[in-house]
Amino acid sequence: MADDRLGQILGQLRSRGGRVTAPRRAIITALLDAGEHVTAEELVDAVKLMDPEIHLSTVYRTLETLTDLGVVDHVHLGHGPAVYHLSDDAHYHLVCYHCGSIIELPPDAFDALGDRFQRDYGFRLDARHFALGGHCRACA
Amino acid sequence: MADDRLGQILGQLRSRGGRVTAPRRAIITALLDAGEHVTAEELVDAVKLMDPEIHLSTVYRTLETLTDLGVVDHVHLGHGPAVYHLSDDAHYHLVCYHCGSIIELPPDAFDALGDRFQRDYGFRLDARHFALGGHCRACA
DNA sequence: TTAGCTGCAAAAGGTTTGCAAATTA
DNA sequence: TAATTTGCAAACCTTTTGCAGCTAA
Repeated sequence: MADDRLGQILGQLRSRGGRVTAPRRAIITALLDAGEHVTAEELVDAVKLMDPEIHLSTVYRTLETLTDLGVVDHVHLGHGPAVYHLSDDAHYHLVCYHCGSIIELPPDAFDALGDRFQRDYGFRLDARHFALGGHCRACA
Repeated sequence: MADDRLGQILGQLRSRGGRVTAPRRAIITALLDAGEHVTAEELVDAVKLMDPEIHLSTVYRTLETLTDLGVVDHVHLGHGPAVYHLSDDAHYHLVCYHCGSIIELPPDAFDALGDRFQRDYGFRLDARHFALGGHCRACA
């Protein structure tokens, strides 16, 4: 089934006139294997186990292409590097300013607030791209 | 009254064993004059009109000192540089991913959500440090 | 006097870009 | 063949840091 997903993504790539290359195959595979948030750096490390030639800039470029394709998204959890994940795994993030721990929120966590912003400001909230900060139970 | 505020901040600085210097005076004045969000870059430009010698790194260091003092806060509105403002002007931000326009929210905007996160996860939300993204009316 | 600041230059960290060579379709 | 990707090196942008000299208290 991971293979299905891989084939499906490669198909999307081709149908846009993109090429299927060894680096891209490796990067998408690593992304599917990771199963959760990974930084570009972590991804290149994983990918280098399959092919040590693959360069970080190729990872960034592929990630960008996959983002355009709507297959990948990235989230800013804080001051450090962005983390990437497959778009079908949509969720929100709470990050502790003190210890950095992350709480994942269900997709409906902002429905009420989103409705209110829509009504009050005509603003369509999408709080997925930046995490929300605060202090977790242990650090409160 | 801006002078009052300046004197008050300088007093806080001194009471911590800090020194009152010409660069600091200029930076705080510029911050008070700005009245709203400014980047470190914008701040150094404003400050250089008073004293062209003042260096960007001094601005960053002063901003850090004032943050420790609880006088200044900074917010990340998106991918660019952080913006700084006086702490007594507390509010939240909605940023349009498309056009970058900013909506300022009143200090109680997240009360309900914060209570819910507190209850459900023991997480004390503080959504001031990173803006929330979405699409404004014009870009929806 | 002396702890604390400053300017400057350099580095750090994450990401992007120019380019010529390699590869896909 | 023609268009797309790649690796590499270098640039980019914001912020931080090391250091020697300067200055406020």
